[in-house]
Amino acid sequence: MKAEAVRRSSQDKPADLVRAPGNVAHAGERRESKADQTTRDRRDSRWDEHRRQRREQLVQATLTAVGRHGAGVGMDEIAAEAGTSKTAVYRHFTDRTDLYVAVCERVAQQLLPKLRAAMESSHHPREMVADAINAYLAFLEADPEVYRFVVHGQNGHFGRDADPITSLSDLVGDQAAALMALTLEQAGRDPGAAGAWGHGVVGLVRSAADWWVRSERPMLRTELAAHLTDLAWAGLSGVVSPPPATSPAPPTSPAPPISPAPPISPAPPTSPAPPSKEDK
Amino acid sequence: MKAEAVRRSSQDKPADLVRAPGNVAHAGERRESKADQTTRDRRDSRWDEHRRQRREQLVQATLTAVGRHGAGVGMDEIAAEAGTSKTAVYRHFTDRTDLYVAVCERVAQQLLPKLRAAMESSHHPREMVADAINAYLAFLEADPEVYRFVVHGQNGHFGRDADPITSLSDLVGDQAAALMALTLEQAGRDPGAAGAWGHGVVGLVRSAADWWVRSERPMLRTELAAHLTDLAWAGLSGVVSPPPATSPAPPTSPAPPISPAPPISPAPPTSPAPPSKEDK
DNA sequence: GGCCGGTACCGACGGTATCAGGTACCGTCT
DNA sequence: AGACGGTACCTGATACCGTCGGTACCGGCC
Repeated sequence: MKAEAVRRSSQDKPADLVRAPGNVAHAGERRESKADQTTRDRRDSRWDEHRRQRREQLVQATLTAVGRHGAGVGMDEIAAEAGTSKTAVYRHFTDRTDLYVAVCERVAQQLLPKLRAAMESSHHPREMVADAINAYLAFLEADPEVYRFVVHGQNGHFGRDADPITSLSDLVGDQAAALMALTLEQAGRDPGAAGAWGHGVVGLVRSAADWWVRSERPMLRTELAAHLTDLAWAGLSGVVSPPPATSPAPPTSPAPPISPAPPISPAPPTSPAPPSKEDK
Repeated sequence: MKAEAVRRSSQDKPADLVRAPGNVAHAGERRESKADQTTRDRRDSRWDEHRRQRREQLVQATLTAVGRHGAGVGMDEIAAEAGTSKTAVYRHFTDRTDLYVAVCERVAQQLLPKLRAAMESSHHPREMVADAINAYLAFLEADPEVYRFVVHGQNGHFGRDADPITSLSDLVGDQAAALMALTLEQAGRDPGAAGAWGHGVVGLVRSAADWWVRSERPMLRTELAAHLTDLAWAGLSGVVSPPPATSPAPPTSPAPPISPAPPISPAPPTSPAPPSKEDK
């Protein structure tokens, strides 16, 4: 693996992630001899602080660039925003994904404390959930472009094998899961569900928020937050529990309670040969 | 949006005629793009069926290609899979996104009936939720690559303005929302939350499923389904309700499983510690 | 020699242009 | 009526462009 700039992304994945067309075949030719910092002398370590700062600054520039050019920024634009050129960026980040991950971490560092603070503002668990949801939505509204970059990053050129992408949602989900595990444990219950629950709740809020934005905010943010809190807190049981009367869901074969667009191309291949017998 | 503006875009005929008013505003759905539809004769309409078939076939080829090359297929590979070349594909789909949407619709046509069938297999609402979740997970496991293509499609090069991408998640979410609205209405309650709830629940399952796959399936699918059902049905209230003892989530004292960085500002110039490295 | 940074470039990929055919429909001329 | 040319679509293929992520190679600083 590369020598120095890596340190972050590729260290936990043993296998180098190759892409479909083998273009980056030169794996080990770079001097790996000193890869281990056992050999590090002052000549090298002297730069540590500078490197850290530079990375940080580049992350900051990325955020700015996202604000200026939208969530689809290019590396050139990011570099330009940082007052330098792509090469410099690539010296500090192995690839776009690496940068992306760093940005996510940075944003998470801002967001998570807010979430935590919001939750600490109350002692009633339900209020805590409500506050956290509200904080999330506030973050979205504060800078939609950054939000899109960070949660809908079309990063990670995935090829067939798992994608090691660490998006913001993952990070937040991990937090939620950890918190949930802790809570469950404290309660003496099996924390096995913590992972699923944590990521599930985060996904709940995320998807609903995305939908909300996509459909041009059909309701007030506070309303959305309230609805989501209801759902996250009480679950779907609330949909049908109050009125035990009618059977709640499509009993047998109701007209599909669908949005107005099922008829896209329903017709299975049953048709007379059109013009030419087959298609040439 | 593009949906149907097929091939008619840049075609200029000499000796042309009343190009009528340019109302390219994509009315409802089905084909209308033909601006001068007044002139539509059999020479044109005769191909309609063929066009429909061809689109369908290309969608099918895309699915196959995704299976063969992974979720990151290129247009060339798709075309090759269909036994033709890119140009032919672009004759029927305005761009990659158009194809993507069509694929999503196709998959949704397979998935939604399954979901509906699963839900109809029981009368107890909670079981219905459980079955739907299970069906979703089954779909994921049946063909992970297609799943990834369809829910994590890095399609739609969005630029600053809204992207009308219709991913599979959206479609399923719409269904869920519609169903929920119907249920709420039947119960005489305000269906305002339906949208948020429908998309929220779908997002819940999706995110949890993604996490599950990403972390290499740390539990049985049935277990995951059970956990998700618990969460979706009863919500988070179940996490803390049983034991009324300690306040449930004090993120303060115990080493929060958090990334160790409270400082958000750019460069805390102190610690020589290289970038924090949590666990990941 | 370590590191930094820049220019110029590669290669992949989405998408287009332009070629060279092929076939059913239409209006018209005979 | 039938023949005929034009029309309105199809099909395939090759070659190409623009963009963008990523790299080779160079010079300069310690």
